Amino acid sequence: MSKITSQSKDFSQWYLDVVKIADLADYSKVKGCMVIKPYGYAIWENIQSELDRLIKEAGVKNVYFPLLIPESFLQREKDHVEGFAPECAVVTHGGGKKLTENLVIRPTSETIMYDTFADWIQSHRDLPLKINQWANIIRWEMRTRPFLRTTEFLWQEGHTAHKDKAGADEEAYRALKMYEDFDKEFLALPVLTGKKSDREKFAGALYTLSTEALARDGKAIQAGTSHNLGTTFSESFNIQYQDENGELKRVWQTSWGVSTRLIGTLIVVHGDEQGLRLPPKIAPVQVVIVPILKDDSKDKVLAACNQVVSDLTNVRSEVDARDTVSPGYKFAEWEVKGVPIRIEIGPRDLENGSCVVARRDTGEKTTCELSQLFTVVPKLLKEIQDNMFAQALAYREENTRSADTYDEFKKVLEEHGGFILSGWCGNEDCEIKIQEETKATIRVIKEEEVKCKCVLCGSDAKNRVYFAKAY
RNA sequence: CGGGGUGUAGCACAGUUGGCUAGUGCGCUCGGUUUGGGACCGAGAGGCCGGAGGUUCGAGUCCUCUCACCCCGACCA
Repeated sequence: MSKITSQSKDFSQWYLDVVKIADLADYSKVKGCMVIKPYGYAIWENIQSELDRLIKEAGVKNVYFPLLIPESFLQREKDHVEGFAPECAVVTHGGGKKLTENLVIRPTSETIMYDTFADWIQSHRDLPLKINQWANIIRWEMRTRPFLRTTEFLWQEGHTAHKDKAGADEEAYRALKMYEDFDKEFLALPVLTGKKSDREKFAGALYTLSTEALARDGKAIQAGTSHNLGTTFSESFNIQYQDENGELKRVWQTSWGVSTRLIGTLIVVHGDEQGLRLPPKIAPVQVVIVPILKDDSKDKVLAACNQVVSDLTNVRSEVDARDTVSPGYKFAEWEVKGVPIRIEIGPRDLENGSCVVARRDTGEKTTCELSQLFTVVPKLLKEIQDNMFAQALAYREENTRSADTYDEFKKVLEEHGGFILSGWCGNEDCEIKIQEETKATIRVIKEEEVKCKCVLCGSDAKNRVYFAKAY
C-alpha cells in the first residue's frame, strides 16, 4: 500500500490518492467512469439503506423505470431538452439495425416516468403520487473525478405529483429537510440549504432547492437537490386529474435526488492528512481490532479479540488477524480507510484485562477494560459521530464570511475561499459578471427579508445569498 | 474544444552529449529472524521503453506522424 502524504502536493491530488489508497474506487477503462470497489460500495450500501428507510417513512414507494428513453420524450419539454441534450449518450442501433427512433440513456428519469404518470393519474384520489427510484444514470460530462463527477453514477430520484402548488412546495421542502437531516445525522455533514438562482436551477424546474456542504479546500459542493417542477412537465406530458368538482387540472410535480457524490462529499469534508475519516453511522467497519501477535500468546490474544467482536452486538466490528503484516502497518491502513475506532489487544493488555482504544477523529488513545467495551464503544461511536459534525460545522462557520462591497468580496474569496454571504439584487447580469470575474457562483439564496445592497451593482438587494467557488 | 504535462515491470520513478546484457524504490514469490505506529536480512520472478515510420554501424534517448491518459478551463449532481 502506498502512502498519502508525500505525493499529495495539492488538494486535487490528495483527493485522488485517498480514493485510491483507501480502496474505494478505481478509474475504469471506460473514460469518465469508475469501478466502485467493495469498500467504497459498502459505504454506498449503508447510505442507501438509511436513506431508503427515511424515504419510505415519508410514504414514498420504490419503482423501476427503463434505462432507455425515446428521444422524442426528452424533446417534449423545451427547457429540459436544452439543459440535458449536450450531455446525453444516445443509442442509435439495436439488433444490428439502425433504430427508427434513437434512444437516450437516462440522464435523469423525469420524461420516461412522467409519460407513465399520465396513465396512472386520472382522479384527485390518485394524488399525491410519490415514487422513488434507485438507479444509475449517464451524463456525458467533460471533466470527471471519482465520486464527485463521473460519467455514470448511482443515485436515488424521487418523483411526486400533487394537486396544487402548495402540495408541491410542501413536498420539495420536505425532501430538502430530509436530506439536511440525513446529512447531519448519518454523514455528520453540516449543509446550507435554500433556493438556487434561476440560472443555477434544474432544466425545466420552477425552482430548485439545494443542500451545500463546504469542502476542506474552501470550495462548495452541492450534495442534494429538490425541485418544484411546477406544471412544466404535466403540460408537456399531459398529466391531468379531475378534482372534486369534476374540473380537469394539471398536476404539480417535484423531483429530488442524491447520488454517489455523497461519498465524494464525505471525503472532501471529513478527510485529513491520514486519509479518510468515516462517520460511524455509515462506516462499513466501525471498530477494527488489531491483535498484537507473539508466538507464546497468539491463541489467547486472538480468542480475546474474537470475544470482543461477539460482545459488541449491533456494532460492525472485525478482527484484523493477518500475520503477514505488522501491527503498525495495520494501524496505518485502517486509518487511511477511515475506520472510526481501533482497538489494540496484546499480551500486555491481557494481563490487566484491558485494551487500547484509539479514535480516528481525534487520534486520541485511551486504555479501557475489556469487560467495559460493550458500553464504552457504542458511547464512543456516538461521540465520534457528534464530534465529526461539530468539527465540520466549526470549519464551515470559520469559513463563512460576509462581504458588503465587491472589493471586500474579491479579497475574502482570494484570501480564504469558503462561503461569502452578500446582498444580491436578483439580476442575472450581476450574477454572471461575478462568476466571470471571480469564478464564484450563487450556491443558495437565503430566504429571509433583508435590507442591504447588491454586492456588485449597489442597488437594493432582494436577498442575501451565499457565494462560493464550487465543485 | 483551448492551455499545460506524462507515457519505461502491478505502482511510483531514474535512465547523461545516442553506446555494451534497461535500472532504482515500493509491491509480489521463497527462506529465515521479527511483530505495542507503515520491520529486517538473503535469494528470486516480473519489460514489444504507448504505437507506426524514419535517421544511424547502433535509438528508451534524435526526427515525423499517431494514440492514450492526467492536470487547468468551458459543461455539470
